[in-house]
Amino acid sequence: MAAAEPFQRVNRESTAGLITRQLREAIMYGRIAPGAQLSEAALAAQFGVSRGPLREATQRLVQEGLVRAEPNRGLFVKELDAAGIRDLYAARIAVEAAAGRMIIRGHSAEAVAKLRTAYDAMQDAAERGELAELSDADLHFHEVLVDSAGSPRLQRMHKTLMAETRMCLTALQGTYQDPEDQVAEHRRIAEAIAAGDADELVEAVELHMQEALDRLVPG
Amino acid sequence: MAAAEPFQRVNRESTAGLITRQLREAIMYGRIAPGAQLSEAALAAQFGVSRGPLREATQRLVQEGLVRAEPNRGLFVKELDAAGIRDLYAARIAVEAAAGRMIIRGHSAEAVAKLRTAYDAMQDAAERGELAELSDADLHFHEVLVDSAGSPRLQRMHKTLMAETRMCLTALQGTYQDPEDQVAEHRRIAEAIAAGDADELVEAVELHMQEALDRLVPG
DNA sequence: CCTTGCAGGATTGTTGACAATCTGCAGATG
DNA sequence: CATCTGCAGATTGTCAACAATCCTGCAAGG
Repeated sequence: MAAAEPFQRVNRESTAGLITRQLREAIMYGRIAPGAQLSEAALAAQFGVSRGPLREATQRLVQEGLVRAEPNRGLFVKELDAAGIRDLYAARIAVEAAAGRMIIRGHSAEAVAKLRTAYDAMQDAAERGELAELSDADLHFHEVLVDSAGSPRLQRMHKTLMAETRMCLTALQGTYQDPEDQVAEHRRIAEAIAAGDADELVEAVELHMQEALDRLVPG
Repeated sequence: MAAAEPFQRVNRESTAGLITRQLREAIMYGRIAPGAQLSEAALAAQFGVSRGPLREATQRLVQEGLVRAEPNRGLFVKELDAAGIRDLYAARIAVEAAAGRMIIRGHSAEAVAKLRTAYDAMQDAAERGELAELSDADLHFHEVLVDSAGSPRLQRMHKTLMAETRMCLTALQGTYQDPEDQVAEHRRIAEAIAAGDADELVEAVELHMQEALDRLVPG
């Protein structure tokens, strides 16, 4: 037997998995408009597969909540109204605050380092005025936050929430007045974790989400 | 047109939906053993449907995390090891604590009343020594807690978590030394919400989950 | 004794066709 | 002219058969 593992397991993703990922991305980045109908036949033709695997892919998206299925009517890309967005961010507060608490409990220096790297990347993008890059770095920060908690279930929940978040963000790229504020909010979260201050963490997360909400929904 | 609506909308749930529900229940209550393989052909025959809808149903369960799919191998009921159970309860803390906080913020008297009703039902079952009923009332309490928060996303997450919790509980029915303790823990959660004390709430939820964990995983 | 190659059997993955259902429009009817 | 009825078109829901893949056991060779 080889001591190390020089070869990684051959990863043949299922057809449905591939399609799911492509569709999810298309929805996330707004290439398919919210409210648009997804025709199984048309999509199957585009992907060059039969309706079976395609159906499997769409069903996954339905359960993720990105697509709404009306029986015998069709599939529609979900639209987010104000209430939906508020709920989305409430759920993100729940998941991300919990992730932060778990990191604090674990006293993981590695996690703190990763978070600092993540907001350094944001800072860098902000200073260079690369708003698209900053937006990606922003999402990446939150991904790192939840991944570092090491909870598969929180991760899975968060993945779905981030897809929806990306949907919102597409409509709203760069509405921060000052990119520095954006970076600062994330730094506060990371440093609260570094300091092991759970209360401060929760407050920082809630403030961050509230800021985002205020930009997204006027009311 | 009729002024009132004497007929309720005919609810034709999709075949896949029906099968999903039945399978989920079978897994939740341990009628299908953890680790057991699910044969598509055999199940399709049992349900009297073709493999198409059945496949759709199993895929949903896969995404819920109750079933694990190995490509070209088959479907297996997920087994929960100690780490999995710990993660499950960590996720429940995240969701339920967040739900409680949301209720506190909303100052909903109705939610508090419902929670009190829920633990009264537990108390009742406990006094009569009906352990199975007590277990159901226990789960119901947590369901009420999250439903009262009025967050569709938290609700969806929680539903999955509760299915897994039920799986654990099947193996562990009635390991509370004193049913009164079980009731008391829930009462503490409800009253923390009633009092609007977020910190006390979080502590109560964490303690409750820790108690459950201690019973489930010896380590 | 251990490794390698090969059928056998079983399971999943995929496909194209068929049936059921819904929507919208044209035409009939009062 | 307004309203209802029936038909056409399109879409999803379902099915049974085919193809590809994987595991198991056994035998041959080093």
